[in-house]
Amino acid sequence: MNFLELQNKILITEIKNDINLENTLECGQCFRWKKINNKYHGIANNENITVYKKNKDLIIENSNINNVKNFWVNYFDLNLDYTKIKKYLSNTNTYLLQAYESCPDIHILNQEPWETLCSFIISQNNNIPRIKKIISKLCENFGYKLSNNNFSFPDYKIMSQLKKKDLEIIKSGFRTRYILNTAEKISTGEINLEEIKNMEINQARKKLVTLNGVGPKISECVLLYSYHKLEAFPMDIWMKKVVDKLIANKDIKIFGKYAGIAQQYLYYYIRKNKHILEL
DNA sequence: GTCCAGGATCGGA
DNA sequence: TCCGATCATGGA
Repeated sequence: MNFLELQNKILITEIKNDINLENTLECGQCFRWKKINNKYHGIANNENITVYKKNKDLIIENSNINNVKNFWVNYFDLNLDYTKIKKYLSNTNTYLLQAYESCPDIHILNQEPWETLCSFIISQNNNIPRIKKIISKLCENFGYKLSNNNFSFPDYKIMSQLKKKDLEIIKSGFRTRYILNTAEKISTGEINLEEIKNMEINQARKKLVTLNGVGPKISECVLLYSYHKLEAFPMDIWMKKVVDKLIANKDIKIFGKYAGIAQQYLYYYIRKNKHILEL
C-alpha cells in the first residue's frame, strides 16, 4: 500500500485486497454512507470524507494523510487478506460462490462501537429505509455539526442525559427506552465498550446481551461490524431463511472462523436476489 | 388498507 | 424451556 497526497485528496495505491465500495457500504453493515455521483460521503472519527475508486486505487477527500493511515485504512479494512479468506470459504456453499461473483469485494468495516450498537438497536423489527431515517434524525438533532448538513453521531455521554421526550422527534418508537438505557449504562461505566473489544467472543456475547434491548442478533452485529470478530454471525430473518433453505444440514459451523464474512456475502446477495429463496 | 421490517421481551403454557 | 403476543412507526 502506498499513499500519495495531492491537494485535499489522498490516493491509496497498491492495495492488496481490492474493495468494492458499493458492495461494502450498501450490504447492510452501515447506515450513514450516501452515494452522490458515484462517490460516497460519510462521517466517522469526526471527519466528513468523500471516498471513491479510480481503477484499483482508493481516493479519500477531506482527510489528512495521518488520519487516512491510522483511521481510514483500518475502517475500510484494507490490510486483511480477503483473498485467502474467500478461498478458505470457497468449498462450503455453492450460493456463496454466486455471491462472490454477483457482489464482489465486500470488506467488513471497523466501525465505532457506540454508533454500531445504537444503530442496530434502532434496526430491530424495522426496515432499512426507516432505520436510516431515524439514525439521520438522531444525528441532526443531537450530534455535532461538522459542515453544511453533516453531523457526527452523538456520543453516549450526550445521549445519556436525554429524556424519552427529547427523543420523540426521531420516532424510534419502542426502541427509545433501549437506546437511553444503553447510553446510561455505558456512561456510568457499567458496560465498557473498550473492554469488550479485547474479550474472547463468548465472553463479549454474554456482556453485550446484558444490555436492555440487545439480544443475540444485535450482539453479533456489534461483534462483527465494530469489534471485527469475524466468526460472529448475525442471524436475522433473512439469514434464517438462507440457513433454512440454502445451507447443507442448516449448519453454519461449516463457515468456521470466517462465518461473519460468509454471512455478509450471503445476506447482501439474497436481498438483491430474493427469488432464490423461492426455490 | 394490509402486511411486514437486519428483534427483544414478557407472560403463560 | 418454549411459544406467541406485543411493542411504535411507516415503507412497500
